[in-house]
Amino acid sequence: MLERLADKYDPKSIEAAWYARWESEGAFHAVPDPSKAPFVIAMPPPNITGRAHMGHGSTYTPMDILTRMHRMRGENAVWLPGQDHAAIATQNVLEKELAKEGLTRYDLGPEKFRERAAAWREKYGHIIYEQFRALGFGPDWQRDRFTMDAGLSRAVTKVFVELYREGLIYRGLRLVNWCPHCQSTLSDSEVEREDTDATLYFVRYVGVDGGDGVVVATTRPETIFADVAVAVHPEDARYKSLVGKMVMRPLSPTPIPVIADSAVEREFGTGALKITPGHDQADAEIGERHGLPAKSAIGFDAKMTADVEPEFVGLDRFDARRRAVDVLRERGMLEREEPHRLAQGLCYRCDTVVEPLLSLQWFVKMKTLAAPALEASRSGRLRFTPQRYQRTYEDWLERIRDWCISRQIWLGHRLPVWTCANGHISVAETPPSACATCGNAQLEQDPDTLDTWFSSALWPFSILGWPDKTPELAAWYPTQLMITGREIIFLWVARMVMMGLHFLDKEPFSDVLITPLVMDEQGRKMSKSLGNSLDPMELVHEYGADATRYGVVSQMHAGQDVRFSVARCDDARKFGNKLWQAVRFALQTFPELQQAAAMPVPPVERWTLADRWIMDALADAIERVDAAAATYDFSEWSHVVYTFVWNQLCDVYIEVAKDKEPTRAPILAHVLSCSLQLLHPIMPFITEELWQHLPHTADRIERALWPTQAAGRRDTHAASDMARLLEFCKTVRDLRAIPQIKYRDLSEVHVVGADDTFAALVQREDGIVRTMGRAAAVKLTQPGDGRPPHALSRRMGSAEVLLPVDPAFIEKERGGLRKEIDKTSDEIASLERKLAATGFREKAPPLVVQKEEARLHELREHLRKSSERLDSLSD
RNA sequence: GGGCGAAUAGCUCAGCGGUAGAGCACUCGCUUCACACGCGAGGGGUCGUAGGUUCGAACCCUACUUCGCCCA
Repeated sequence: MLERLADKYDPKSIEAAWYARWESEGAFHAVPDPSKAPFVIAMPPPNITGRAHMGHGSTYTPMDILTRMHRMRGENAVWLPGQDHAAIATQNVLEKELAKEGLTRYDLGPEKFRERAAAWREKYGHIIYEQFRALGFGPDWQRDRFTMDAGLSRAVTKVFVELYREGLIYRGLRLVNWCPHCQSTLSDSEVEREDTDATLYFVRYVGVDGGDGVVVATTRPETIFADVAVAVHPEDARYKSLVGKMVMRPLSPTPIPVIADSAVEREFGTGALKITPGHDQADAEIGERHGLPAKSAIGFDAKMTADVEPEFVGLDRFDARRRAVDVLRERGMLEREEPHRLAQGLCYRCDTVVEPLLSLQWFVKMKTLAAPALEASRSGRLRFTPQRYQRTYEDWLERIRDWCISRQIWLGHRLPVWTCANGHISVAETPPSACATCGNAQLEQDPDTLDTWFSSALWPFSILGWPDKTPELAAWYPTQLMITGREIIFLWVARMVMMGLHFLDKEPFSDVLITPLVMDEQGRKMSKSLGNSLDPMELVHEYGADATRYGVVSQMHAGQDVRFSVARCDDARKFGNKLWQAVRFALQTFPELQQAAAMPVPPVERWTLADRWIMDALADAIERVDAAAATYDFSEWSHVVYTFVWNQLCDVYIEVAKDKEPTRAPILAHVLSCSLQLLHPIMPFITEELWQHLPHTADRIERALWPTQAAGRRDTHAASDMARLLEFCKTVRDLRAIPQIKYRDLSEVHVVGADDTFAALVQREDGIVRTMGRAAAVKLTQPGDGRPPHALSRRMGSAEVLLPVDPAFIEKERGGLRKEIDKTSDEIASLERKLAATGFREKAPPLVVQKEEARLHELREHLRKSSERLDSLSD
């Protein structure tokens, strides 16, 4: 037996209990079932170091909502969870911990460090999962995966080896993005750009022939040591005569050539560019075209190498910059300096300024893999919502560059690469016993690890057991939907598509939903440095998980970024209470509902107008929720349920149901139950709790089938009759507000000139008129009949509604009428202008002309009657 | 520098060719037996600016301004 429903809605008292029950019942667990349509979402694996933030709110809540809804539709719905080892992030966290003990990772060595990482994960790795539970997220926890698991690691190794054998993975000496803090390479996608204030230095490179030479603008004078040329645009008249000549490098003075290359921007600086292929990507490309060598002046420790002037050796790169400026100035080579905005490259994990460095690394050849991924979206097999992100995705794939995948991080998947004593390389899925080239048995595994995103790229199939042919892989690959943020379209989405197509011949999902960015209320991105981040756990604590979810989702308008307003969560909690009170009303007013057995809806013939109306409104709400869900319009979904429950069910039907007609109890229970179902995916806890208190057959709300439109009933007749009746009641309430008549007092109301159907409606539905309009004894009269001596009036279509009042209020009536007359006159004038405008009658659709004319007629009539009435009051 | 998006009531946003809407905030009134986390009534907008298309523009087109995001 259930306890009596509490007086007020209190999220804390229900949420944790329901979550525990669902999880222990296996409510989120699914097994492959060929008899049902699959609905599968692979969860973007949060980092083990991660904590829930608003991004999870906006991205994971929709996943949970859609999974729950598809399960309610009877599909084999499953949300597959897992975590990412997030090598760089985890390493940074651990290093910070070590620093507190006065240690570095080098004090431990790779083995001990990895042990420590495993222990750390054991202790803290699942905090984010607990946060997900608090938010009500229901993935299939029994299928939790971790990127470093044996199975997933096997997939990683297999993919590496196969791509290597196909020639799609290679090792090469190339300029890479180096993070001196992480002591590792980064892929292009892992470098973040940030506009920074910098200085542009104008430095003279004098001619070897004793001429003036050329002035070069640079932000990085410390790299002059590694300059190999000066480049100008081939059509730049200023420098034509210099091309082919030699100029003197102003630091470590050496003659270097002036070359011509069309990649040089003539407008930038002086139009002459120093070429440093060892420390700049664009320079590296120019250098390659001209067969120039690449020199390094900065090492992996971000300090100057031995290859510079003696006083610079070993200096930090930023100290070296300051010193270089001084030295150039002393030598008279610094012409001037200018402030300059620079898009500086920063490590996306630690914000250190990235140093482009020459290094021997492993790369994936991307062009071959990108082509099918591009075709997938061009052919429409892969769809983006909002659609505009399709172009973002395609543009990137078109301009794609090779992917540097080797990292010098200690955590992560080791490269399946072994080097023998003779320097030969062997690549194999299992550790080889001898070198593949020379048979040498002294093999050492490459110390490098793989980019975390390499394993993430395999996620949609590695979590299903690939390369084994598991039932899960057969049933659940491809998945249906990927939901993620736009910042990882390149880092992740595109790479999953490439890998999925290459290894399984199918896109890993057909739909990609890009969720909005959640900003603060002033429209600023939430960031640690601004301190404007919101903690979803605090929202859960304050408003409950249901209200937090509703608050987030109700602000997610299609394709629009969100300025998150915490007040929406409070609104959502109030909405929860409203729903709670509605159910409480039903149970109190109709004790027969307190039995748990289902209660059938009575046959249509017995329905009253209000019954027919609410069932029509329900059918409409169901249709609109379905449409919203199909287009991922979560704000619309939440809004539809809100207005239906509040404005139709509570404001009207419940008021009417106070008459306790025999159809009320079963219909109220039915409509409430359907409302709970429509809301369940968004607010799972409160809806489950209330469901239990109402008559029900399914033991859990999620096991009752999702309401189809047949759960309501279309009835346009009832809808329009009810609309007219409610308008009448509203008119009466307006009038009653003027003399501030007490709610409990019923009013006598006159209706002058009502047409027959309206008159019949008002008489037949006197119960609704009484509850909604607080009117009794409605007197229907014709224009010729006598009027009450003192009355307030309102027009309602062709009829006039009169409320007899104390003469003291007649002055208010006069004022009201004058205002009304002014307003109507203005409207008439503008309508007349419209109808008289050239071409309107000829070119506008006849229906529109007709409508406007009818309206004009009605307005004139309205004006005439109002004026008459004012006259009659004026004596 | 290139691309994308936004600008509508005090705030957050719907509306996207035919009489400007919601929630919150604000004003007035209300213990009305589900709910004061509430009920009833109200005030408030030349729909960023300037042009254009159209019988008709918040809505379509062009330019501009401001803000945001992504890429280089």
